[in-house]
Amino acid sequence: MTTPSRMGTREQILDTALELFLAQGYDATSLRQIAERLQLTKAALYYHFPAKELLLLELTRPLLDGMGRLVTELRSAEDHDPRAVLSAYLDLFIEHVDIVGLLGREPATLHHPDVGQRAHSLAIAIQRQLAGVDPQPERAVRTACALGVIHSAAQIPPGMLAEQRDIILAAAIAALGEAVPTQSAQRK
Amino acid sequence: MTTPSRMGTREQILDTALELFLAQGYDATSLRQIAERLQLTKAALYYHFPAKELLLLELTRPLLDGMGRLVTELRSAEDHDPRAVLSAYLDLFIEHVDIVGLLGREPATLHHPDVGQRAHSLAIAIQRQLAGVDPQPERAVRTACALGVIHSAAQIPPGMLAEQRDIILAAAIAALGEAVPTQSAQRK
DNA sequence: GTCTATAGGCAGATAGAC
DNA sequence: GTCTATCTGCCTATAGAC
Repeated sequence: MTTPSRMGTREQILDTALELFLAQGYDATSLRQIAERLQLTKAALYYHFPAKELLLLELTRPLLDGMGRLVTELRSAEDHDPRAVLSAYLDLFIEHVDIVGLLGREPATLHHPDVGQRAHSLAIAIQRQLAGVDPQPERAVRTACALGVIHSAAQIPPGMLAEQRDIILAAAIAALGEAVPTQSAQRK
Repeated sequence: MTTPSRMGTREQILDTALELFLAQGYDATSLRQIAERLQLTKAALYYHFPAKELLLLELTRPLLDGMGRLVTELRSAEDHDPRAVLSAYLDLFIEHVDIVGLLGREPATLHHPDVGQRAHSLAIAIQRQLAGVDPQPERAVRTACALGVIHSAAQIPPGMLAEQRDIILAAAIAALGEAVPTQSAQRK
């Protein structure tokens, strides 16, 4: 058994749903498959989640809430040190790697107003905090590149993520480029 | 009309199929939708492509062939300058941005042996050329980061890609890190 | 809370006329 | 080359018994 039955049924469902969504995609995964893995019936699933869509909403909420909090914090803070922003974003990203993978890969996900649309506007907000308002084209591109570095963390085996975090952050900052003026000896 | 009827029917089909796959995903796109857009019937589609899967094969072939050529070239060449490899990969990537987006986002695509599996082994081969055999963990991670920068090109509006190419390449090289020993005054 | 049974729809695919 | 008509199957979802 991949999922021992010591978790609540609801959590088990979310767990294997995520697993299957990541492996096959949202559309390609049927409720029957999820039910079979858990030795439940489709109807039992519907008891916990009245619609397939709700699985997506529940799965993505923690990440989206995290992004929302990050944006709020960034807005209230005066300082806009790009490195701090990248660092916070990277940590959030690492915390929810699997969900990020789901969001990034699933077009179905991306078009749902409560998920994809929200994710998109949050991502834009973070990008703005990084690039500043009305940035030069080069600055905008390099910002996108830095975020690309962070997103590449999804390719790295989850087990190694924690120990490689600082390297990824360094690479992201390097991709951002010359924006780093002075304090090169800053540690942690 | 998005697709004027001056292309061959087959090309029109591939064209709108790609458009819809990118917008909604492969699974979520039905043959009926594709047929309706072109004012054809499902059966007409089946005349040109005897299976839905074949649309995927045809769409991804140009990119995969390009990657295959790149790997062959890299293998036969003695020099392994990371910047040259990144540059070649970036150009290939830009040439086929849309297909890369499809490949990257579609889990359905990724599991087809003639597509996803081939793409995966080709990507690994390129990564090996960049990182070298049996690289240090840091080197491996930074290589992944540099490729992440290139992949982030998919986020940039296609119209601006050509003029921003050099910036993206510079960011990728920066993400790779210290591998660049001396010439720091290189411009353009 | 979990089940059986079933509705109802739309998918991919085929046969054969024109 | 493109059509009409049709088959078959699986999907999401519901109603109601236990």
